[in-house]
Amino acid sequence: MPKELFFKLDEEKRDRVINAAVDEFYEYGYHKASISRIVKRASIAKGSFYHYFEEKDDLYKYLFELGGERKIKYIGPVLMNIGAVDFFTLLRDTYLAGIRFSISEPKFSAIGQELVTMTNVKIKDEIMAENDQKGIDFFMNLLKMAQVNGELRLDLDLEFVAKMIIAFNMNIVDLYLKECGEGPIDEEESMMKFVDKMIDMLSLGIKKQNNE
Amino acid sequence: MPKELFFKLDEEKRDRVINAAVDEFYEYGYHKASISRIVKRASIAKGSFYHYFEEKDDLYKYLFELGGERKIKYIGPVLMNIGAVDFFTLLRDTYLAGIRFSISEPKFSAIGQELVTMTNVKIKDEIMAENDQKGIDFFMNLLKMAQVNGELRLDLDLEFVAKMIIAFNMNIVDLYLKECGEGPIDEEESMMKFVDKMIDMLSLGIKKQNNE
Amino acid sequence: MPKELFFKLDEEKRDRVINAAVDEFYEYGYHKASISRIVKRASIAKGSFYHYFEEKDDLYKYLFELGGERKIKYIGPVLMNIGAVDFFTLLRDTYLAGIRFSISEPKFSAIGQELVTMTNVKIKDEIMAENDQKGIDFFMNLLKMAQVNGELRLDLDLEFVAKMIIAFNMNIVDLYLKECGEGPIDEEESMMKFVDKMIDMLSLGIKKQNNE
Amino acid sequence: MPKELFFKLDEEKRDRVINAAVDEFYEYGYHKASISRIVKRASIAKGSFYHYFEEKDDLYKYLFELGGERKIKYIGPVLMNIGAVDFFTLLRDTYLAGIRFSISEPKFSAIGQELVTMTNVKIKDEIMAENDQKGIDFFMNLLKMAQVNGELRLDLDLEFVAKMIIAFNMNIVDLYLKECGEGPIDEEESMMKFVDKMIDMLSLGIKKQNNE
DNA sequence: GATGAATGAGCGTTCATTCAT
DNA sequence: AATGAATGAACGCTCATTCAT
Repeated sequence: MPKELFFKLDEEKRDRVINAAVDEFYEYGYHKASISRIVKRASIAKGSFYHYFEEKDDLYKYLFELGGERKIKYIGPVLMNIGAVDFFTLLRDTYLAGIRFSISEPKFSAIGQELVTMTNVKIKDEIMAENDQKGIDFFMNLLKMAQVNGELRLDLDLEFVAKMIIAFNMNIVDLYLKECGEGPIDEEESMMKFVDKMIDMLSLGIKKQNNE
Repeated sequence: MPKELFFKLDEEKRDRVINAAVDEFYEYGYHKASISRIVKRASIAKGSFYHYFEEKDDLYKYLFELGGERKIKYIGPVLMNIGAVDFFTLLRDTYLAGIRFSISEPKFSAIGQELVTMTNVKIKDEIMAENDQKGIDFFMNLLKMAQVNGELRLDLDLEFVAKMIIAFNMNIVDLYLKECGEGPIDEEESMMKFVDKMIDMLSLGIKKQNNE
Repeated sequence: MPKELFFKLDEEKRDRVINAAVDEFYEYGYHKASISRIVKRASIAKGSFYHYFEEKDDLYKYLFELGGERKIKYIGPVLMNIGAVDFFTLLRDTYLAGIRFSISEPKFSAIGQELVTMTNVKIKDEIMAENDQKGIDFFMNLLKMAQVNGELRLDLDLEFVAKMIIAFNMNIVDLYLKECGEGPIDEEESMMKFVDKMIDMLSLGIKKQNNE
Repeated sequence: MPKELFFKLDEEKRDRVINAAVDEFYEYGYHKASISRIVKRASIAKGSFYHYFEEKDDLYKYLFELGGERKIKYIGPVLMNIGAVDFFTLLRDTYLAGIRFSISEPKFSAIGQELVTMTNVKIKDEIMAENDQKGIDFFMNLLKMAQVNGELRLDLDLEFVAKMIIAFNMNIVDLYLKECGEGPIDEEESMMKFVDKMIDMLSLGIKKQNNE
């Protein structure tokens, strides 16, 4: 966590630092991101940086947290509907929210992605320790509820499915962004089509059923 | 690509270089891997390295290619069965082959995973440019054939499904290895159960059907 | 010397600063002691520090002076006996007092020791300039008196002996503390034995005399 | 220890590095000595330094060792006389050799002195661990022999005396150099007078004997 | 063709000191 | 008088790459 001082900074400066850091980590990745460049980008003194943060990792963890907070702005409202809408609608809205977050905060999103896929790095375990399990537990609960409501097959390994749903969430964001690399990125309609295909596949499978 | 000279090396030396590089990239990741350590591991001179390879990235790309070749040793045989077995069996065997590759070549596998998830790194685009499309095309063909054979729903966006299948392949390897972090890694049986759950989900979906 | 303001501080705060400084210089030594840590330890503002002291060295010199004052509390009473007890008893008590000071004020003692042994440091000469000669003069006077009283050989170079006595004082403290590193540090008895060996050596020498 | 490469350097360059380091450590002391300045003084690249030495401490330890070797050139010949001359002559010659070393290698001498008196520094213990005890053992053996030969009092605590002799050695060097700060430094005669006073004090003590 | 010493820019971090509030 | 944020030079150290032998 940043030191107290960082939060006492006037917002303009704090934002300058955050933006500089986000840009840098986005552009260079965790390993090659450089404090020197960050302070230059933010127009603060090198020494100041170390008044705000314990060390490089401290900043990185903070960005991750910030990213989480921003993501919640997108996903939180969806979760308010738990119980009010059916499971697949909820899942669809969650996926949609994820994509929307990634579109409007592409740098935070990319930084998060990198972390998820980093290997052999101390900081990953430090950050992931709790966060990982949380997500799995959340979706397992959701799945269990849906099962009880008769929305899901009863012969599922819920933990497995939960993990897959999370993994798919990443895939879908990833793929959608790639897709859009070739076109306009903010079409609500295309986004929905995309997610619907995913939900359709996940809910019904791709196998031709006898009764079709 | 390595320079000509590299391929003129006697095999033992070439292998030493490759193994050293694989170990280094596996252990430190793309960004932190160090040429100095690689040449030390390989017991060659620093200068020699630059006779064999243009630069660090050159080596990295070569490793990726090598990894691909080794993976084909596992997946290739499965593909011989195209036409002889049904689609889902084929898919299942492909996934199984992927896991087996990752278990017996964990370092190549990890290096590949890292690349896939790297962001904003020049080298990624250079490598991915062609390779990506190849895989997509391959699975699209497979899917088309399965559709024709009446194994798959007709209302699928095959390109989308192909991309998902590829993404799921990565997920499944990843998850299986994580799972096995907690247990023995080479149980054929557990591997199959794992993959079957995936195939089941992908083929039938998770939604409760009326006729259940 | 500290600035006026420092002495106008209420005692509690002044002590906090002093203790913080003593702790810091003891722990890190002159070169590595950090103002930042000192002000943190003392819970004062960095700016305040520079209101109290000209600079780092200023504080250091002051600590040295303080240490001298505290040492006098131990040695002063001994010197009251000048004329009342014989020279070697006086010397013995001086040495004992030195050890006692070092035991009860180990940090001041260590800081002083470090200074004595510092080389090529501007501050050392600044501090030592006057203090050194004072001690030499004092012991020369003592020695002269003892000579007059027939306690000492007449063929001694008193300045040389005075310097040696001072040097030995440091040695003895140093050695005693090292010795005690291996045992309890506060045994009056062992301390006396230790000093007596020193006095014995200094007074009679180690050479076998004919009349033994 | 320096890396192999350092010893393969042509002598001129190696000497440049050693001299630069000696000058730097002499001038700034262990803590403030700077690699940047050393490489500048030696006109080598920063990177080269780290090809020659593991780290700063590595260089420092090496200098200490070098100093030891040079000192042996002075003290070694004296020790050849063990058994051939009486104890006090031997001791006198040892002290003289120590002074001569310090006069002709004042920087090495000063660096060694600093180490002896450093506190709370990891490197000290690393270097001192063995060296300390060696010296004590050496003098204890010498003392024991002298006792057997009837040269020394029999009621001495030999370990204590050995430690004192070593401590005195440092004092004497220190004091002589200070003394000479005020005059020419290389007068053989004055040096001998100085040491003789020390030996006289140590052998006979300063107390007036009855038979005088 | 092989070698490995040399390079120097760049890294993350610490520090004593200044100065606006 | 007190504050503590800001500064930026300097630190020890690493690195990919070059090039003379």
